[in-house]
Amino acid sequence: MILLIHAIVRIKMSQNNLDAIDRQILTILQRDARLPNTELADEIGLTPAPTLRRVRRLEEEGIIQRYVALLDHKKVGRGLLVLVRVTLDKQTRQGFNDFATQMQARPEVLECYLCLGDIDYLLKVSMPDLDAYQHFLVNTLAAIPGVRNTASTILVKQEKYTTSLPLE
Amino acid sequence: MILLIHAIVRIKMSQNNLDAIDRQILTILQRDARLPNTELADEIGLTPAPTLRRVRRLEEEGIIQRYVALLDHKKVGRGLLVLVRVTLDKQTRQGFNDFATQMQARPEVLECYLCLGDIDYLLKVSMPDLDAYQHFLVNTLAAIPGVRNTASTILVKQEKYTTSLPLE
DNA sequence: CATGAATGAGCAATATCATTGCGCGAATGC
DNA sequence: GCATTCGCGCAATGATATTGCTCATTCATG
Repeated sequence: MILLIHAIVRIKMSQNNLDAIDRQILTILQRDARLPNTELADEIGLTPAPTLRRVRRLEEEGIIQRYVALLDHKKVGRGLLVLVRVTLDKQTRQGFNDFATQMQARPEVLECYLCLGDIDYLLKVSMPDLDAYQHFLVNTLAAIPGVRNTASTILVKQEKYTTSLPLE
Repeated sequence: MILLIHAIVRIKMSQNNLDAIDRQILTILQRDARLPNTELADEIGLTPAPTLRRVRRLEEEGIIQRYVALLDHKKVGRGLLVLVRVTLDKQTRQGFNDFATQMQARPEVLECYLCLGDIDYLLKVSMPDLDAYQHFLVNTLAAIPGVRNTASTILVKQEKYTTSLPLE
C-alpha cells in the first residue's frame, strides 16, 4: 500500500519535475537527436551510463515522444505550404470527429487543429505547387460533407521553423 | 573543367532525383530518426554499408536537414498553442525584416511565416498558459514598432501533428 | 544525531552498431 | 563490344550503447 502511494507520487512528480540535467538533455536532443550518448554525456557533465538512463526514462515517461528527421521541403518537391481555415456546417460532435478523422488520413495535411474563434479547424497543408493545391481544395476538402467554407493563406516565406520547445 | 560540369550536373540531378530506395529511407527516418542503420538496411533490403552511404549522401545534400526529438508539450509545461495573425503598419522592406528578426530571437515563437492575403505574418506560439500568453501579447508583440494589429486563435485540440512529408 | 532506505552517479565488461577499404557485377556511354 | 562509372556486398576495425555492480549522497525517521 505504501509502495503504491510512493509510486503514484513518483509518477506525478516525474511528469513535471524535470531537474536541470533533464532539461539540458531535452534541449540538446531537440536540437540534435542523433548526438551520440557519449557526447551528450560530455556536454552535460555526466558519464554515459547515467546519461543514457535519464534519456530512457524521459522516453518511457513520454516526455520525449519520438525522434524524427526533418527534410528540406523544396528538395523533396513540396515547396508550397498553405494554411487553411475551415468552417463546418453542422456543429454536431459527430461531424467534427468525422472531419478530424479524414484529415488524419491525408498525408499532405501535416497539422490539424480544432480551434476557438470564428473558424472551426486550422490545417497546415504541404503541396508540390498551386495546381496540386487547387486539386486538393476542390476534390478533397470541398468534397467532405459538412465543410461550409474554407479560406487559404499561402505561406510565402518561412522566416522561422523549429520544433524545439523552450524549457524554462 | 569536365569534372566541374559533371559535378554541377550531379548536384542538380541529385536535388530532385531521389530513387525509390532514397524515398524509402527518408520515409522511415521521418518516422524514426534513431533506427539503427542495420535495421534500416533490413527494412529496405540492402546491407548496412550502402544504406549508410545513402543516408550520409542525403545529409550532405541537405535533403535531410536535421534530426530532432519531439517532446510532449503538456508534459514540459507548454500546453497552450496559439496562432497569431499579425498586420504590420508600414509595409517597407526594412520593417518586415526587423519583425522577422525579432521573431527568430524569441524561443516561444516556434514558426513564423510571411504570407499572402489580408495579413502579413503568421506565428505559431507555444506557451505555458493564458496568463503567459497575454503577457507575451502585450509586452512583446504589441511592443514591436510597426505592429498594427494582431488576432489570436487558440488551438484547442491537436487532431494531427506530423513533420513527415509525403514522398510521392 | 545517528541510521537505514532510496536515489542516482561512476566503473568496467559485454554486446551492438557504425564505418571504411576493397572487389565485383550491372548499367551506361562511346 | 569494350571501357567507364556507379552502386552493391563482404569483411575488418573502431566506436558506441548497454548492463550489472558498487559507492556516495540525500532525506526521513527513530
